[in-house]
Amino acid sequence: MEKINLKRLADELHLSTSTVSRALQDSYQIGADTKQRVLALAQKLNYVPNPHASSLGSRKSNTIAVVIPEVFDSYFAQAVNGIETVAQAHGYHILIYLTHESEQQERAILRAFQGGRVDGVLMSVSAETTSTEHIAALQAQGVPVAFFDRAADGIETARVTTNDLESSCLATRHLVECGCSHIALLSIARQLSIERQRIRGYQNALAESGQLFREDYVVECTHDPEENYLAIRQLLEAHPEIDGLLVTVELLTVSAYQACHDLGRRIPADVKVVSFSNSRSAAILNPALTTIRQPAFETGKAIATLLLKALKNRHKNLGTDSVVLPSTLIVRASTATDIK
Amino acid sequence: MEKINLKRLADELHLSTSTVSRALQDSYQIGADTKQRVLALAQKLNYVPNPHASSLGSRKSNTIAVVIPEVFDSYFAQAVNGIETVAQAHGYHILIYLTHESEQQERAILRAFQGGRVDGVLMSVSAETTSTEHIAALQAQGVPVAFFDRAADGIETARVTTNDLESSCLATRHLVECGCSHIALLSIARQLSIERQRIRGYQNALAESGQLFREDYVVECTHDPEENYLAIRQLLEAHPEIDGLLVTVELLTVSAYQACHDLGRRIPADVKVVSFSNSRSAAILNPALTTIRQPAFETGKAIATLLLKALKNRHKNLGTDSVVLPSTLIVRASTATDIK
DNA sequence: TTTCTTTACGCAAGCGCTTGCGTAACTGCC
DNA sequence: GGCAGTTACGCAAGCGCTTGCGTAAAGAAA
Repeated sequence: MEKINLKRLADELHLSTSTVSRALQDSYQIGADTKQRVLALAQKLNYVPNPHASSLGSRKSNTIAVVIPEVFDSYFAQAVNGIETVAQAHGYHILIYLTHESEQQERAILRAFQGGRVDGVLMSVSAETTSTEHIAALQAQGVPVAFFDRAADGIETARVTTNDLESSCLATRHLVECGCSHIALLSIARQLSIERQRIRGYQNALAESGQLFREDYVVECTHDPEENYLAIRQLLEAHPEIDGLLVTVELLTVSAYQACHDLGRRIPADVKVVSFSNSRSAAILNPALTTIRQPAFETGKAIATLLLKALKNRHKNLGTDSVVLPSTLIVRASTATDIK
Repeated sequence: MEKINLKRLADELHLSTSTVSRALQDSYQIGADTKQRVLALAQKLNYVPNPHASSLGSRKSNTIAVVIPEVFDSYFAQAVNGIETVAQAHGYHILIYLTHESEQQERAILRAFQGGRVDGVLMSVSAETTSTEHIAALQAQGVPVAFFDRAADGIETARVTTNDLESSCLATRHLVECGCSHIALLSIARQLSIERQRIRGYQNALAESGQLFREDYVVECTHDPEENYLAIRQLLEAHPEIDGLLVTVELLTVSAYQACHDLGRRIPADVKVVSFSNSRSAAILNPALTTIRQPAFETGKAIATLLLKALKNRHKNLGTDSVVLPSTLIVRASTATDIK
């Protein structure tokens, strides 16, 4: 079974390759009946074009890169799902890269895109990332980069995020309303813009209710569950007065629950917990977890749509729109006040 | 900033493009000092090769495709993580595709690979998939396809799976030992080889303990949580005698828990539950869930290693090795017998 | 009939890199 | 000093597709 290519089709039909190529692209320059013949033969011979050749010729890869920190988190899983949905609908392919929260890896990954591998990049910056020149460099090469969820501050481009500040504020207020007077916050990577927003929301709500913000109530975690468990445990041991926990990252939920459990701090009787989380199992946790659910799937769809729209109109720069999709607070047992 | 390419480098160094190309590939045909000069200039000019051109010329894309049903499931998320780890280490890129359990989409996706987009494919077949000619067709084109987790029966190729039969048997036996005498099984897509294995393991364990297999104790679920909830609820309502549940798919856990809860069937007092699951939150569910944890990350690493090794030795066909990694039963409160 | 469009297609030059082969220059050998 | 054997590099033909431009044929306008 020899590989069949454009030339083969052209020969068989006594046409030139350019005509066949245009016919397959449904070009206006080709007659309707010719198109039919080409299509028919292509189908019959099961012709599949070589994407590298087309990419090289057209300098368009029909491929986008998705660069994310991790894929464990159900947020990113759902976001990727959203991205894939629109990409597939538009005939785009998705290259996926994990930075594992490492700035160095992020740089290496983005650098490779300068060769033209992808038409555009969708990313959520790593927790470590502090500088942004690698992103700017890519933009300078004409490769559009858009952010979702975790955006880099210095970069002007489209982004879709959620209302982190308000959500966090809302969540904290909820804890206050549930009677918490000593609320701690569990974070990762405080330099992350979204984390800063969440912390600010937390601060605002505290201020609002006359509680004061304590730096030692903010714990910066890592990505190692063991370490996090210990850090949270230390926090709770050092501060027996803590009666509320705002968990800004889904990843930390398990560690937080376990630390509370192991220390005999009952949820919600002793400590009430709210967590940013997109996990479906929040509802069946022990106790069911009050969450801030982010529109992960929609975020993925939105950012992909933005990028692909920009890619359609050759260099209609994807602008600098900042879409904000709302998160929702879902109250469950972990913040219940009618303690049984 | 004009694009810099091989020719540019060559001109600048007064070399031919072939020499520069070979120098960058660290070919034995090029002198050490020349290599140095080339490397130095490449670095200085921030040269990034055009991957489409190399792929076209060398008919190697350094890219593999990962085709999976979903990404919601933490199993697949972790498996992708494993794949990515070894791919990145070998300089390979990963294209990701979701079939959403649709055979038709799976066919369309695989078909596109016939053009040479990828050097190899790692897949877990969709739940719908019954025929396999689309996979065979790809193999016929010389594109290696390897399976992980969900393999297609008719295809001869490398695969890495887990010991589904034994695990399932073990889990069922565990339920029996915990006193269950009416154990139901929740499945999806019974034609899936792994599901068949799991059902057989269940049957074996039942037979072993003298319990009889009842077809009406096997519920085939879908991917819609609502539907599944209802189906499970119906099962439990129709069969109040059911005192054990073997959940073969992580996705169904939440629905199962909710159905039990809403019907007032206490876990583990009334119904004991074991689930195939890789979710970290299993430990903090209400009650903590006894799980069969699959080596997802390792599976991803293993299958990727197998494929990449085959890709190195140009057409040293990746053989038909069938690696089986063991799953482990983790007993937790959902099968506890000392009911409080 | 002549001229101007329009329509439908072919020519050929790439796109940027790879690679088989050819060949100078240099080495070591008898 | 002649010869085979390296070593280091260049030539040029692709890889398979895209696309700007040119043009014959056919129809419309004058």
